[in-house]
Amino acid sequence: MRSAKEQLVTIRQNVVDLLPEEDLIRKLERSVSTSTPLRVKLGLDPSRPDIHIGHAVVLSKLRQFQDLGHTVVLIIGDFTAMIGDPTGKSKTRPALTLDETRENGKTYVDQASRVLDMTRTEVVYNSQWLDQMSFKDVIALTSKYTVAQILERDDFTKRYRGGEPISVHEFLYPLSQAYDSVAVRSDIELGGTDQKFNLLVGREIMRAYGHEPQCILTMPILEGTDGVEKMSKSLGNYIGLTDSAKDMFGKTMSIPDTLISKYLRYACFADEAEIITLEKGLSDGSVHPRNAKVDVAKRIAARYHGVEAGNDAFAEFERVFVKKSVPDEVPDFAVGADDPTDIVNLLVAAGFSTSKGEARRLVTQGGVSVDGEKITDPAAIVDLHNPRILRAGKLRFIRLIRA
RNA sequence: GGGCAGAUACUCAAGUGGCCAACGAGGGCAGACUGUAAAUCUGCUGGUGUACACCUUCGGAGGUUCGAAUCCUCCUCUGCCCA
Repeated sequence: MRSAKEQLVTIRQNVVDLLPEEDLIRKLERSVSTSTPLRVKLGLDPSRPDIHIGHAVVLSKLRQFQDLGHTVVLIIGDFTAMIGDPTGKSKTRPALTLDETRENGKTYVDQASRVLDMTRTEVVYNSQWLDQMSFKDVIALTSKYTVAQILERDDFTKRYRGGEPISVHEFLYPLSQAYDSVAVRSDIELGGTDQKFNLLVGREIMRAYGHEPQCILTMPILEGTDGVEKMSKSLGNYIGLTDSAKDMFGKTMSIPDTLISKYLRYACFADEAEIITLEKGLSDGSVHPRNAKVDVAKRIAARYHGVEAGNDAFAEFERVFVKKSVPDEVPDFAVGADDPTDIVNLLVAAGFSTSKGEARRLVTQGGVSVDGEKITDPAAIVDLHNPRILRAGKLRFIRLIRA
């Protein structure tokens, strides 16, 4: 095992907050001298079924801890997800059932395993202890924290001032998350910067329960492919861990230039020297932003699908968007023998439009082509004696065949 | 418990009896320009019909009216003030 000082160098990489650092050094030294791995906690709320490379920023940091010999405690917040973390939200989240959150939780573990070393990972569900608590236990927990302390949290204050509703149960979220730390006896808890408050509550509560308080470590929140909002499934600006290499590549290519070095740093965990070289190249014009982006896109695809898949994704991208030809693989779509073959109905049937009006608009505005030939007449009939490639917009392709 | 204000399409937000499928902004989609970038410009953005048209929609349920998102009644939800 490497010395505490050496470990700290790795641990600090790409980190925003590491508090309190002296405590962590102490924990690391103890860990080295007793050969006991630290327990590194991450809680994931399975409120949505997919995780993306924004989550992977934190997961990658966990992986570094594992590579240093420590143990990751992955808490699937099947219970807390029912409350819904109010962090950063302006509205109360809709409640999910325990069944729904459990269902999502299963896929989380699978997805997290794409980054983590599962032999050094403990997976636990927080319903294991939270669902067992009596009302008496809950009151005991809530008595350890004050309303003023809770209201310190920025988004609560904002909502309160803005006259927006805050339900009492939302106050319980930080406390339940903190109690998780007690339950798993964590040495350090990780999270995005938006989790700083919740992580700190964990320290207080652990102390109140007579435990040594955890250290906290926060990672930056990665912006989504739109370059503005944080990456999230619901905003549609995410690169999913289960996305194909092709999608990862393509989505990365659509990020704004300003995000290139950020993605190299946080999505690829590249070396500092390399990042500096890239930033210098971009600012003095010796590196074309597009080439830099291609490189980052390849690396992201390769990180999850292997180098070969990354190169294939690049080749495919060149073919479709630079040479404007048809993708390698186009899904087939069978058109029934008696189904109408006018362009509008085909678009709706293929799922490219949700209504005929929308399909008509797509055609009229020149967004539709068949076998590369643009169609602008909404009444056009497509001859399906041979398979035809239907394209809508830049990205959507389908091969029409007669059933 | 009492008083006041509010609920409009994905979001914000106009509209206070017919001119409203509902101003505007954001978002989204498409096109031009490009590097599937950004910025910019253009068009579209409830459903069905090629169009005049019709159907469903303005928290919910009733009612008044030739006609309601707009008026009345009750209900649900939210915020503020007082207790």
